[in-house]
Amino acid sequence: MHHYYYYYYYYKLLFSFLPCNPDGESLTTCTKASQVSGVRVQLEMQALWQQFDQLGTEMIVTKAGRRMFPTFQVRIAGMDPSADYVLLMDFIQIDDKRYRYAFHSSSWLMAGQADVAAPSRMHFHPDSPARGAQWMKQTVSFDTLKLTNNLLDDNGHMILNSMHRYQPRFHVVYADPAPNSYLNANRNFCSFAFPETQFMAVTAYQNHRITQLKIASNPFAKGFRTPDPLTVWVVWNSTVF
Amino acid sequence: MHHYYYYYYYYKLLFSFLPCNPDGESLTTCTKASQVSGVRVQLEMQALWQQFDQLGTEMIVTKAGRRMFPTFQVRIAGMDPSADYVLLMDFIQIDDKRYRYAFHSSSWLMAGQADVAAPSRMHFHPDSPARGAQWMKQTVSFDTLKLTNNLLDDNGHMILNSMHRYQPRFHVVYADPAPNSYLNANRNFCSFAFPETQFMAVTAYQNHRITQLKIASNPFAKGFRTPDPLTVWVVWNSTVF
DNA sequence: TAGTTCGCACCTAGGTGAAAACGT
DNA sequence: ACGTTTTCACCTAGGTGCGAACTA
Repeated sequence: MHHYYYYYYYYKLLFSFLPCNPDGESLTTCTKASQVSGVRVQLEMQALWQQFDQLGTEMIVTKAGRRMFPTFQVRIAGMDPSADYVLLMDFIQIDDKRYRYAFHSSSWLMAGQADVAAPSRMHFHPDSPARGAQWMKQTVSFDTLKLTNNLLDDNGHMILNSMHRYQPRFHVVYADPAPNSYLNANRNFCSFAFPETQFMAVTAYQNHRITQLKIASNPFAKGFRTPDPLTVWVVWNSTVF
Repeated sequence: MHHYYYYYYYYKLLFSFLPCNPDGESLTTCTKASQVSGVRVQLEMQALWQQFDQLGTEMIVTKAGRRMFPTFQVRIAGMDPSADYVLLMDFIQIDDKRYRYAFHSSSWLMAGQADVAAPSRMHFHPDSPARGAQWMKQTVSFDTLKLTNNLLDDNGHMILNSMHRYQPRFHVVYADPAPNSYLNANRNFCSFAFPETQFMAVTAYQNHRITQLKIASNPFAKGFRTPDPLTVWVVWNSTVF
């Protein structure tokens, strides 16, 4: 429990007004504090994200909570090295639709209006708050973030509706030490959304090509990889002799 | 990097003046701030610590860093639930002696004066700073703390001299939000030392009974346990038929 | 039927002491 | 001799998709 949690609901409200801007740039253009106005954010593993995005990324949600893969990771530049920042993520539903997967056409179809929205939460990066110098030193990874479909979750996981589409967002909040700093709250943050990180929440993979790409690229799924032809050839010949 | 790290060397100096008090009570009696004056700390797994202590606890130190076992864990009461605290540990050499183990008599013997003292460090609990309510909610565990004999360690591990005796200490620091709070530094903390957690730093276990107790009680050493007679009997009979 | 849950085999990642190799 | 370092088999702990069972 840190002081900045006081601002939880304040920032949550602020963020809710942001447009779902798909250009990966700062979502707002109003005057910003110098500590955040120059912040630049670059998505890591962008090529992998794009591979998934081309197939239509799916993310598993479970009752106990499931990690995202690919993991949301960013490189940050342009912070004030000596200022304190809080880094966090949230997820916004991209549209008010529910989807279903048509296996015969291997595509997603709209299937009516969205269910009641899941309780919206924010996920603070566990190193928050930390100085700009610390954040910029190396890649910032949200690998501990988990997705759940349990509306009553009390593990602090992100609650999403299965069969709905989401856009992850990333927020950089300057921890202003000034008294009554909440008055500057709308000047003290900047937000980023990378369109290639959009995904469909599912309880089981629908698109087989997504499953195969997960198996091929996630180290924890190595057990499901079929050995490549060269490996098969080597093993075959070495067991024969 | 948090603000309270500014006080690192200030508190390090303060702590260096504390006596090595073996009664597990607060080490100082001078007037304390209300946020720390009522703090009570109870050692977890005390029975296990005492078992080890009776044999003469040994802790492995390695170049890469080794965890302690038993882990230093405490339950805390009497904090101000809404005040912020920083929790940390350090290790003080119990005497200025170097030791060696006499296998024939299964006992430790003094073997001259202590080597040059290893660089003294403090280990902040990674959840610091946090509110009293958060710390008191559940056991506070220092399971990520590691011991090393590498004088040039740059992983933030605790540096100890092998074949020297140490007393772990636990410090509760009130994160005073007042300006110039360092002026109150000596009033804003309290310290605890549990004599049953004293140990000898070693690079390899000397006392075989310590080794056996580690194997019997540390889950990660289960691979070295000899199956107990009942299990042997059951397995024997179930494989025969 | 369409979607969710659960147990499972198979991984990654890393914490153990044993024992051999290495210093001094 | 005595103490340290390194490698290793064997664990714990927990992240994977699979497939059967379950639910409405």
